[in-house]
Amino acid sequence: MSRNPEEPVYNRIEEARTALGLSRQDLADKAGVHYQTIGYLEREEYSPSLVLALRIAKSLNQEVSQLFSLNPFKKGK
Amino acid sequence: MSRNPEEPVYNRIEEARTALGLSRQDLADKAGVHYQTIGYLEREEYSPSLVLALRIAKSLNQEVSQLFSLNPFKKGK
DNA sequence: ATGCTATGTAGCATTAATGCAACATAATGA
DNA sequence: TCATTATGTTGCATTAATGCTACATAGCAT
Repeated sequence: MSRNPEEPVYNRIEEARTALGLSRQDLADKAGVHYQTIGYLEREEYSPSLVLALRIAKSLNQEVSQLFSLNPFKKGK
Repeated sequence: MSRNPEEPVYNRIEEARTALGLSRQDLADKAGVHYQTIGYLEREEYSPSLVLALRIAKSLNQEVSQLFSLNPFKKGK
């Protein structure tokens, strides 16, 4: 969280986004955020708010737990 | 999100917490946050970061989607 | 060559999330 | 009665998340 910056959140946004053939701008539009915010998240420069995570999950037709995790994702799905 | 304050997140933290017989302090300890932060969340005065949501879900043995939603929860489960 | 799209980087401003302290109240139990 | 526990309320300080602007690069199509 904000007060525990050494606690990252891993995500599969880019994987899920490209699987749907969406650009960052496309996803940003769907989620209602700036396109660069998607970039920051994909590069894991910071972790999203819960609201944004829920919106992104919805935009990508995924469960939050499928897209975001406190532990690194295993390779290849 | 931060930039969309008119977009609340609904949650069932209190419901799930009391079902486990935990006080707010207990849950706060498990999730590693201040006990008043749990209070703010239960009263839906603000929505948590994704990291905190994931930690709370883990502490309560629930899926994020079972605890948090962009839409109001129906009554009784 | 020119333009367009997608992406990365950097910087700045704003605001929400969180920590923390102090105080109040109600319930419970010794 | 007194102490403890759980909860609510207010206020203040800090920082991360987000928006936004500008610029750079690479690829692709015309």
